[in-house]
Amino acid sequence: MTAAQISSSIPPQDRPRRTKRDQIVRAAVKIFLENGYKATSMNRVADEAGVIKATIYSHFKDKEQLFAAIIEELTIKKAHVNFNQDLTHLSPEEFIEGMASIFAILMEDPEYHSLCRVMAGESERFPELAELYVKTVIMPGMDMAAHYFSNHPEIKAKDPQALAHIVAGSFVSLIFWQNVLGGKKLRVLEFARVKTTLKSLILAQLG
Amino acid sequence: MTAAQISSSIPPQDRPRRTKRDQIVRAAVKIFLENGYKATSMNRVADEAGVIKATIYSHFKDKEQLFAAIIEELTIKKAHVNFNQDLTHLSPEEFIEGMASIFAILMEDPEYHSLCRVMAGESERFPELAELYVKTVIMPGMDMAAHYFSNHPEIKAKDPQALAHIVAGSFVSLIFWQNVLGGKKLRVLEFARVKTTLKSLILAQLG
DNA sequence: GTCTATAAGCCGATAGAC
DNA sequence: GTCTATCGGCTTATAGAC
Repeated sequence: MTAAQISSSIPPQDRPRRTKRDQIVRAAVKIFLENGYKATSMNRVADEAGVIKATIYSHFKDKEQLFAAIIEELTIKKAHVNFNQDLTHLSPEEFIEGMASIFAILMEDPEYHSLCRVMAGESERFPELAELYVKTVIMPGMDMAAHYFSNHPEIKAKDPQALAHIVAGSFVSLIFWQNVLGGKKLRVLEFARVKTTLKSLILAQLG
Repeated sequence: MTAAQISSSIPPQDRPRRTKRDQIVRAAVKIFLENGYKATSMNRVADEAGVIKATIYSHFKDKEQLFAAIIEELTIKKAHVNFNQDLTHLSPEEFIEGMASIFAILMEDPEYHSLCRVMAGESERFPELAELYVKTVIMPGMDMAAHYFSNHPEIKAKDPQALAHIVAGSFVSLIFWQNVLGGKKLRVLEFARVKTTLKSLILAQLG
């Protein structure tokens, strides 16, 4: 039965909008992000996707390859959030605001929080995925910020890379303990307070 | 066969030094930290501990309880690293050095890196363990630093909590992307560079 | 407490029909 | 590509002997 036939035989609101491969990918994203690698079963993915298990194996060699495909896709998607902004022409204050706005999006993105959990949890079993994350998300982000600090001598940054890490790391670690570990249930530390404090530290360096 | 009998029947260098319960705990720490919750099998723990599986179930109700016991023990152990130091009487520069020396230990502690991986990876399945970590490691550390900044008005910290987060978060996020995710294979960012840059940011606030 | 043996079920993956 | 049916292996957990 073709996709077109399926589409015409079921109610429109439940009609799959894409190919079976996409149904599998969407389901796998959901289940792997919720449960991690080992606790995800191919049966569960198949159920969620509305296909039979053998169909998954006709599109993906094995469970590892499916997992890698999912995580790679998500990593690259999250990297694009960072790169759709060019901040080099901004004033120091605007630059910190721009950096903050990127991380503010991630702070409110449960999919990103799940990705962090899985990325950390599986970084020994799948070191090549952790490397991809470092290469496509962390390093370009840090390079962008370090480049900004290098080209703005009024911020007397002796070590632009280290300063870039401190700015990004302050935001990332906030997301981590507040949202990834769920610490905001115990104590809230508002994003804006970190941003404001960071801004005053950096702007105090100005000539 | 009693523990004493075992001790006298095997070579001294391989002689178990503690009770079977301790053998199980030691083995479980190793295997759970290496593989996470779901990928750890009770058979594997039993083999590593040198006991039979039923022995584990005579000491621990089930796999979840064993895992929780292991992670709780490790969390409390890591918290003690932080609390064996009192930094309140130090100068601002000495204080940053003191904070840095705590995180420098964790930066070189593979067991801590594994705990981070498991803690993040299992924080949805075992939210109570993540809460324990936040409560016993993160919050006391932040409170200690915030208390210092509050009591040292020469550091013009309008928001001591946020500043405490930035200092600790800069170190933690460094450990995370360099050692937990393995990013140092791709690019090294030395601990000392972050410490020095952080110090210059904070000390610039003085007087 | 510790052992042998095994229950009962789910796992990833595939063979073969269509 | 998609389905039915199933294989062999590994899982957590326990019953019963000692």
